[in-house]
Amino acid sequence: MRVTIKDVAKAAGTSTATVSKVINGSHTISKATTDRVNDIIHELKYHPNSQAQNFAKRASMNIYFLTRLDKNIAFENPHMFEIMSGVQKILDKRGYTLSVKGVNEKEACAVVEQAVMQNSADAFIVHASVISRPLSRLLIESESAHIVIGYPNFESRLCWIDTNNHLSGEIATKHLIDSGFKRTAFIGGRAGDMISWHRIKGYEDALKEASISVPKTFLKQGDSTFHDGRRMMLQLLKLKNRPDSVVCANNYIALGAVEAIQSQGLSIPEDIALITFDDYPFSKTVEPMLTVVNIDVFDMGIQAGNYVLNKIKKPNFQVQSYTTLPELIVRESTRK
Amino acid sequence: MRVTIKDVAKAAGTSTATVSKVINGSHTISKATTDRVNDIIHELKYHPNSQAQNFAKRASMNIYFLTRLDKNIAFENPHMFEIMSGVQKILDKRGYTLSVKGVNEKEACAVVEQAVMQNSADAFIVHASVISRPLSRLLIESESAHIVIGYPNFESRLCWIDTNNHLSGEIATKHLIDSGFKRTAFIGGRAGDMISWHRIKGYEDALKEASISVPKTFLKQGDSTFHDGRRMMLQLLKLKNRPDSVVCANNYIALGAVEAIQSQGLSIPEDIALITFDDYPFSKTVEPMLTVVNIDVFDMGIQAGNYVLNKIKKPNFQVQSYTTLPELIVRESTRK
DNA sequence: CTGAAAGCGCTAACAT
DNA sequence: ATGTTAGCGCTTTCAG
Repeated sequence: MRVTIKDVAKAAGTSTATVSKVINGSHTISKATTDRVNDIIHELKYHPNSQAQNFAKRASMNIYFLTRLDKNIAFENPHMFEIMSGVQKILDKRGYTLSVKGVNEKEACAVVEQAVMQNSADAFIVHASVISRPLSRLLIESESAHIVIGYPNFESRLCWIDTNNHLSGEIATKHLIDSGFKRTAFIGGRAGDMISWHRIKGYEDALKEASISVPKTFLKQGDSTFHDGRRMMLQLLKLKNRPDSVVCANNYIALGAVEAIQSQGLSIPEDIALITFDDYPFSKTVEPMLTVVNIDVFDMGIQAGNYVLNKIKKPNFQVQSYTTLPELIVRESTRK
Repeated sequence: MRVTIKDVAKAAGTSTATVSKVINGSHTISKATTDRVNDIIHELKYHPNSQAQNFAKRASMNIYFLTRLDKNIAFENPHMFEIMSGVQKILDKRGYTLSVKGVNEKEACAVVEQAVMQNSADAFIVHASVISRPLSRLLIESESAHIVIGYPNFESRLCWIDTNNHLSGEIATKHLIDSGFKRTAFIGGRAGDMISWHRIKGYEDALKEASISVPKTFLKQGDSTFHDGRRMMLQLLKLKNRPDSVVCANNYIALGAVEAIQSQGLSIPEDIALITFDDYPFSKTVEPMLTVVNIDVFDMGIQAGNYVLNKIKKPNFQVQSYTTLPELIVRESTRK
């Protein structure tokens, strides 16, 4: 076997207890022995076995990240992985390991239950797509440190973090207004699309606040696809008194809208300005480059990680919700 | 504390050794006691503490996934996460945990070294972006089960898995040829882009094999951007004897090319057919929908996971390289 | 300030 | 077929 704490103790002429204390930075050990032990540790290239450490301490230094991990998810939901990356970054900094578990709602419960019983995880980061009432109960009753990524769609005492799409909608619209546009339209997703819905509400509130009123026909809703985005944009362009700017609820719609505008020989932003959400790499490859209201999801992951680590140390530290602020990235598509 | 093996032993009137054997499915225990013990286990809701199990067995049931995890990576490299998802799926099936480590080349070495010393990982899955000679040496000398995702750009005895871009290029080109196109062009990335380079070679070989020769001007190379894709496509269209079909080395270029073709009032595939690689969701949102030569990266992850698990069991099972086959997804853009 | 010793929960010879 | 017992490598009282 590798060099163990015993070897170090023997070589240093101390007990293993002393070595252990040195490793863990106890203040009850004299500088002299501390130095001696540390020298030996270096000399012997001793690395404490963290498995044994954790076992003895009844800790795991391990945090579970529960999410759906089905085929194509990386393409459909890169945000989730971006958050994961942010989380990993700060966990790593503090010596924690991130274990990724691909689960559905039901499996999530089983995994958490198991992990709680054998404390193989010090905390849980749960993507909203796998949260459920039973899991909520489990997390709360076991008093597990946790954070849900995304607002759970039911009442609970869970701690969660989410983006503020309403605010994003407001910021996008306000930017257009501030840039001097007076007739702003919105192309959104279908009724069930909550993200789009919140952005629409933000759009409406921003208009209201600026005392701007636009025709009801300026609000379009359809599928979140290139095709439907184009279709809806074309409808807007056919209006007798067409908009001078448009907010697109997402990238797919925006791409279609751009195409529609250019197909009519109009140009962005001269004839019509366009803004959308989320800074996908594609946003930068489109011509003109799109102004965007972005959420820094990596940073959101960092926040989630920090929260959960904090919670492990001080379990009574109680916060229920976080919200990450959107940021406006101005590019050509709204530059008058 | 939770219910332990001792509680079960006591309740069942056996020794802990017997319980342990039952848990691990030993065949030396009578059906009678096996049943009795299992009943007690259920009754007491006993869950073996896997930390203790692993510690005693000197195993970890843990596999590290080493990769860069910098900001924006989920948007820039969704493939990596798709592979990770595939890996996770099969590891989970076999009771292994996937621990994700965001590292650079140097950190990767440190992490592996540490993990080897305290066997906190039974295997390593290493993304090519963090592989290095020192890490290669480490992996080989410590005889660690491992697989590298992507072909390492240096000679080694590492085991790796990669896609075959040469073959992809051939398949794409052959599809065009088989569809009756005779004048196929290629728009690729710059010289340093190895992925593009292999695809170009595949294109050339497919033409050669079909005894088709095209003008040298049919091969364009530039930046992998919408902008440059469009620029190069426009050049192709200006040729006195323009191509009837084009292979685009990647999605960014393809998007620009589509735009260029349509801006000239030409249509796809009637005037010019177009094929590209990798089935991003965006590929389906473009009009017309793009025919694509795809790599099933999720499946690639599954293969990588299977290999590595296999390797853990039989360390002498020696395979050095895997290659995942591309698949052709025919859509409108090449349908004559 | 340091050390002895009793675990942490489970496994794995080795006996019986 | 089952039990005894000695660890796995480290931490943590509790004495000294």
